[in-house]
Amino acid sequence: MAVTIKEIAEKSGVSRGTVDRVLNHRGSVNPDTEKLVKEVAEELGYRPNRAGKALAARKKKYNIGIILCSEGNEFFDEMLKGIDRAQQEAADYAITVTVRTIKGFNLERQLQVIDELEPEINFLILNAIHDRRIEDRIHELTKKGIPVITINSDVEKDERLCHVGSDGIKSGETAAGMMGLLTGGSAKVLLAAGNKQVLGHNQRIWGFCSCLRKRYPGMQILSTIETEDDDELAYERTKAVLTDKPEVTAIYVLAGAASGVCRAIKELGRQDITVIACDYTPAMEALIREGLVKATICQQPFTQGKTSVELAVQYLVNDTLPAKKIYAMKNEIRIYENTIDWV
Amino acid sequence: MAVTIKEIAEKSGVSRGTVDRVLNHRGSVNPDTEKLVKEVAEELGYRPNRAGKALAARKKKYNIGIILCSEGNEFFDEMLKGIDRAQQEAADYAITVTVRTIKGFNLERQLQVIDELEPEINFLILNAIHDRRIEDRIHELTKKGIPVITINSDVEKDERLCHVGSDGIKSGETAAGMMGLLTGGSAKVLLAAGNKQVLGHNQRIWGFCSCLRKRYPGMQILSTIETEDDDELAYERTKAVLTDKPEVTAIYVLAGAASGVCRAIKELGRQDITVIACDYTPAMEALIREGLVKATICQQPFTQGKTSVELAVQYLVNDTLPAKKIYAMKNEIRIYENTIDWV
DNA sequence: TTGTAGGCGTTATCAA
DNA sequence: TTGATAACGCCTACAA
Repeated sequence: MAVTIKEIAEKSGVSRGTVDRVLNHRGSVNPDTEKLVKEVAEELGYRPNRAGKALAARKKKYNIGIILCSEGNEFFDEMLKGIDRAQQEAADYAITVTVRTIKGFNLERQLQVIDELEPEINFLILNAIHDRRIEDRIHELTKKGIPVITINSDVEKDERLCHVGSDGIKSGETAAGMMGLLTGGSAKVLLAAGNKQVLGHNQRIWGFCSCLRKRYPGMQILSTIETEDDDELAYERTKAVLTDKPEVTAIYVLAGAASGVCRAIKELGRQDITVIACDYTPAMEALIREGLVKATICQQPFTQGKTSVELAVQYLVNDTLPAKKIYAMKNEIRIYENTIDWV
Repeated sequence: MAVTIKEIAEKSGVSRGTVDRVLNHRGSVNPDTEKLVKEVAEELGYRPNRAGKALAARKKKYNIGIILCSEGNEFFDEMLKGIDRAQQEAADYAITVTVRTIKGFNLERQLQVIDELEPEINFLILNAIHDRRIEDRIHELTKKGIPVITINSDVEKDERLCHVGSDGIKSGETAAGMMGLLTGGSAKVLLAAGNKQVLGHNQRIWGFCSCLRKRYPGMQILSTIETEDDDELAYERTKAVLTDKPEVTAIYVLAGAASGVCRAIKELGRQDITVIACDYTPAMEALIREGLVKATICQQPFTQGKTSVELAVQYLVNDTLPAKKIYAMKNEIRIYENTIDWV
C-alpha cells in the first residue's frame, strides 16, 4: 500500500498540515519537527499521489501560452496534435492552453504576440526565433514568474527552463549516414539549406559534414544553396547548380522546399540523383511515393508538442523542474515502406 | 471551466447520486429522470475527471499480471522499462503489477504460470504463445472476468481485448525496402528466420517477399535457414549456405541470432554482404558499430510495455475498452548514425 | 427510485 | 509554529 501524508502525520505525531509544510517547503516549521517528518517520510518511502495533487490543483486557474511560427507550414500539424493530446491531460488539472500562431519566422510579430499573451498566461511554450531580443524577453518573463520552454527552435542563452526539439547535429549525421549507405559512400553532394539564420539548419550542416569526415571521406560537398523554404527559389537554384555541375549525384534537403528541388530534378531528367530530406508532410509523402525522395529524417513533432505541454503541467502542478535541459527527439528514418500504407 | 457531476445534478434538479447512476449505468432510475440527466450532461459537454476517478478507485485493489517469455533475451529489457514507467502511473490508482518471466517460448510453462497467477490477478497481459491451448485458456480467463491483452506475440483467435505489438508484415516490407535501397535493388538474399512456429516471423517473411514482388523484382531469395534464435546454429547454417552459394550478397536476419550470422560472415571474409536485421540490443549495437549490420528494424519495445499496462489501467479504472483491436508499433529504422552516440 | 454522507490524497485557509 | 477543517470530482454504502 502506498504511503500517504496522513500516515506520515500519524507516525510523526503531527498534523497533515505540518507534513505538507515540511514536504513542500511552505510556511515555517520547528527544525526538530521538520527533521522528524523528513526522516519518517524517507523511511516510509513517501511518493506523492498525482491524482490527489491534481484534484487539489483544480482550485487554482492556470493558463499555458504557446506561440508557434506555424502558419502555412504543414510540418506543425503533427505538433499541434501532440499539444492537443496533452491538453486533455491538462484539463484534469483545470489548466487551459492558448495557442497563437505566426506566419513565418517574424521577429517583430513574435515579440508582439508575446506582449499580447503575457497578461493571461502563467507559462510560455515558445517556438523561439534565434535572436537577442527574444532572449531578453525570455529573461524578463522568467523574472516576472512566467517560465519559458522553447520548442523546436532554441535560443542560445540558457534562460529558458529547457528546450524540446530535435538534435540537429544528429539529424545531419543520420542524413549523411543514409546517403553513405545508399550511394556506397561515393556521393557528390548538393546541400539545399534553408536559411543560415536558423540555428537548427546550421546544426544539420555541421552534423552532415562531421559524418562525412569521420565515416565517409569518399563523399564530398560540391555546392550549397539556400532555399529560404521557398519552392520557387529552390527550383531555380537547384536547376542552376545541376546545369552547372552535372556531376552532382546526391542532394541533402535539410530544410523545407523539397518539392521545388525535386521539380528541378524531374525537369532535368535526373531521377538518378539520391535525395535525402527532412520531416514528413503530405508534400513529402508525395515525393517519397514518386520515388524522388529516397529517405527523410523526421524529428517526432507529435512528441515535441506533447512533451512540452506535459513539462509545463508538471511545473505548474508539482513545482517540478524539467529533468533535463534539452529533451532531444529521436531522428526517425522513413523510407517508402515504413511511411506509405499499401492498399 | 470543466463540467462536473455536481453541476449536472444542480441543473437537472436531482442529486449527484442519481447523475452517477445514469451516467455509469448502475442501479435503477426513473426513465424520465434518466432522459433529462442525459440531455443535460450532453448539453454541458460533460467529460469525467480522471483525477477524481483515480482517487475514488483507490478504495478497490486491483492487480495486473504480466507474463513474458523473456528470460535470457535482452530484447525484452526495453519492454520491461516501459512496463515500469506505466507502473508508476498505475500506483496512483493503487493498482499493482506482477511480472512473471519464462525461459523461451515454452507452452507448458506458460500454461503453468497462468494457473499460478490466476487467483491473484484482475487482468492479464500475455506474451502469448501461438497455440490452441493458450487460446482456450484466454477464453476461460475472459469468462471468469479476467480480461487478457496479448503483447508482442499474438494468438489468432479474437478472444483477447486487443493485441499490442509490431506489424510483422510492415517490418518485413521495411527490411526489404532498406535492402533494395542499399543494394540498388539487386540483392541475392539469404533469409535467416527464427522458428516457423512463431507467427511474427512468418509475417516478416510474407512482408519481405511481398515487397520484393511489388517494388524490387530484381532481388531474389536464394536460400532460407532457421536459426532457432541460437547463435551457434545460426553460425553453422550461415557458413554452410555461404560456402555452398557464394553468390549471396545480402542477408535478412528476421529473428534473433544475428551475432552467429555475422560470425560466419567475418570468418569467411564476406564483409561485403549487406546485412539487415531486427531489433536493437547491446549485441546488435556491437554489430552495427563494427559495420557488420547496416540497418536494423525495431518495433518500439518500450512503447509496447507502456501501452499495454496503460490499456489495462484504463479498463480497470474506467471500464474503458481498448479503442483498437491491434495497437501496431512503428517500424523504426536504425543505422549507425541514429543509434550510436559518438564521443 | 432517490438522496445523503463520507472518504480517496492533497492543499489552502483559518483559528489557536 | 501548529492543528483542524473544508474543498477538489467521483464513487459507494446506507438511509429514506
